[in-house]
Amino acid sequence: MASRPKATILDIAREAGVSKSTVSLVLQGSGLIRPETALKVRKAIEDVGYVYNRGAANLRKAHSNVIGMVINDLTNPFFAEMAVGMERVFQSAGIVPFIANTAENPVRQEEVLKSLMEQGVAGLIVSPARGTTPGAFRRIETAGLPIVFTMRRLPESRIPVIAPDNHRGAWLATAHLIGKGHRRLAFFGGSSDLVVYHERLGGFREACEGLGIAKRDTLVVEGETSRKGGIACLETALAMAEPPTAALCFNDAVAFGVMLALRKRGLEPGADFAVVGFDDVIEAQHYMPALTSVAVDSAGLGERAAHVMLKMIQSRTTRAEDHIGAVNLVVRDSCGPDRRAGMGDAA
Amino acid sequence: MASRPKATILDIAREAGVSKSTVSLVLQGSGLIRPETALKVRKAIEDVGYVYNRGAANLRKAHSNVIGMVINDLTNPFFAEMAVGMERVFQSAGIVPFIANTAENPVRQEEVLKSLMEQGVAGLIVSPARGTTPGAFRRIETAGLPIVFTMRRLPESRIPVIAPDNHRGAWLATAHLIGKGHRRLAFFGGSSDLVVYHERLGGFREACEGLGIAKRDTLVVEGETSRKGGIACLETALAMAEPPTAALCFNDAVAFGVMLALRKRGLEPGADFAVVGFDDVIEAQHYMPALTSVAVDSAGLGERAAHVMLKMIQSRTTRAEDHIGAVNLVVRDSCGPDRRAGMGDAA
DNA sequence: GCTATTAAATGGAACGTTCCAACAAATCAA
DNA sequence: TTGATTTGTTGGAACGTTCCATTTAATAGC
Repeated sequence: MASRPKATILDIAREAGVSKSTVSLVLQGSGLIRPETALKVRKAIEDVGYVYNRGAANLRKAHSNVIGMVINDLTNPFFAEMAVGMERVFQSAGIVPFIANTAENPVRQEEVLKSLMEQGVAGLIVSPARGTTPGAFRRIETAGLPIVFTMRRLPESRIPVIAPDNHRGAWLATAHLIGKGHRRLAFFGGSSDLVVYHERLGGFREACEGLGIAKRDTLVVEGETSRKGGIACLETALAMAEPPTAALCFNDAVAFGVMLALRKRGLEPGADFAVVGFDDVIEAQHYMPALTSVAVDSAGLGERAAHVMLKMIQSRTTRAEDHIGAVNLVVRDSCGPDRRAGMGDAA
Repeated sequence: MASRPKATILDIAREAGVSKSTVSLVLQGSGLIRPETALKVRKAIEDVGYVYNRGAANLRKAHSNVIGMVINDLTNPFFAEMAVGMERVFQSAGIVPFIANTAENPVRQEEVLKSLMEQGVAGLIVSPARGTTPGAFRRIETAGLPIVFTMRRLPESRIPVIAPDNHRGAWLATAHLIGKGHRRLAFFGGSSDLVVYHERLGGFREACEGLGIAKRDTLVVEGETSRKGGIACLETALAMAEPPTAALCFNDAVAFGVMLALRKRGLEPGADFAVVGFDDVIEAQHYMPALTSVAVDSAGLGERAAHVMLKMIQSRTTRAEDHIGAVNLVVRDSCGPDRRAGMGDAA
């Protein structure tokens, strides 16, 4: 029971009556060893309860078989889905991904990255925390460790990014709302220190402009990217003199918050106020009413990120191309036509 | 750019004009070093872009500062919440938790555990995958590594478990349904290869018996512990000659599925059929109608598990007491009275 | 029978840290 | 002055692997 001194390959060697080199070869599945010898060694390994020491091995070998996955918000189901996609790919490549959560805290992120590097990971897949300073990854870059960003990009970094087509997604969603006859539109949630925010907001603005909505008929309310943030956004919007009749939300969490707040005020999401989300998390289809949302294929993005990482590791490079994932609008029940508008179509 | 040979403490030593031992001392924050020397060394560390090699260090030091967290289903928000609770505790203890997902797959679990051990973790917090064989942890136990189970326990294992009071939770929920006048009750979801299942089902059965519901008026439908499973359970139940009027669900996911299926049949959850969930995930309060559920304080359980682990590591023991977390029923809108029953109270 | 060739196994030198015992220099006690 | 003590610093031996160069044993070619 009491933790006796750990067995090493020398213990195995003694037990099996061979040299440590032979044991090492067996451990690595080398074909140079006679099958009978290998069998004998494997038996000894079992007998002494040996645990391979990867730290010692990495001292000589170039790189390990673990990659780090740093996620800014594990409680967002979106990231969990993405993580699962990555794991599928890595598993079949014999790589074990270790996940660490930063809870959107740059200081925590720093610690986590440091720890992962010290552990000797072969690569890093990161969804950076909000407020990450541009220099946060310099150290890792100069160490020559492959990194890829997912979902979020940093202002002036040349690290490859795997992300959905935020601009187009927002454009599609906005066009859908305008097509339903809405003429006073809002963009809810998110904050301007995120690059993604500007991408999505950009799509929203471009659609409005291109489809004849005047800038004074659009409303932008920043807020937390959570249910709570959504609730706050709606309150702010409805307090205006001429409130909007529809909103594109930064993500589904915000959209859920908005729908909640509508209900609390006795308004019916969809009928009285149109809501579109972004991400299309699984919950979206199960809400009442089911949420219209921009599907980004989170698991697919995760897989893509994993593939890019594998390729970077194999080719020992630290560069790769960005990958912008296709999006598509999934129309459900959360946005009906503008009831206050005349029945005639566009202006 | 190209990954130049990694800097070691010897490089630092050369750069700073001291010995490697001095550098090592500085890295460990020893007070034995003259402040000016320490400063000089720290500057050199910065200059050469040094990354500490924990693998090499662990070769001499007894144990590392990382613990592994093995979770059976990362996409269940419940586990994400629990993980966040653990992280809070570990962070303040200077320990970095690495999370790995097994996706309810015992083979994957084996791989993940192996990898974590090879990495030299100081301890393991595990929520075992369904179908884990009793011997799966023997190796780890004989290695003298502290393990804690969360949420689930293995049939004949003496590994400490941190879990909610499943029996009492189920009892409370069932009593609530009976108090509302329901006389034909169902237990939905889960499967009998989980110990938790028997605990919860046991609470349900005991409440029924104790409060005068005949066994023939109860219905137990096993099923997946997901929305899909919940849908299937309800279909099965409503196909019976005398269907139940209320159900306790194995967890919230199942409950959401049941509510969904009710709606699809034009029945209103709460009014036409009472539903209680288990776990009280965040979504529960946001559903329509808001779900009555047994709150288990997931983050609290996570914190507790982390504390137990810390204590085990400190006292270098592999034993600890189980911890059964308090539960309480959160009554919301998903279970009204039995409309088919007479107005008179209990039999 | 002898040398080449192949197959199987091995010793020893790394790898980057920690930690102990030892040392040098300065301060103190006598 | 000598010896003891304190303060800062240092070399060297581990730690558990991998991998190269080498040895030994067995087989083939002539």
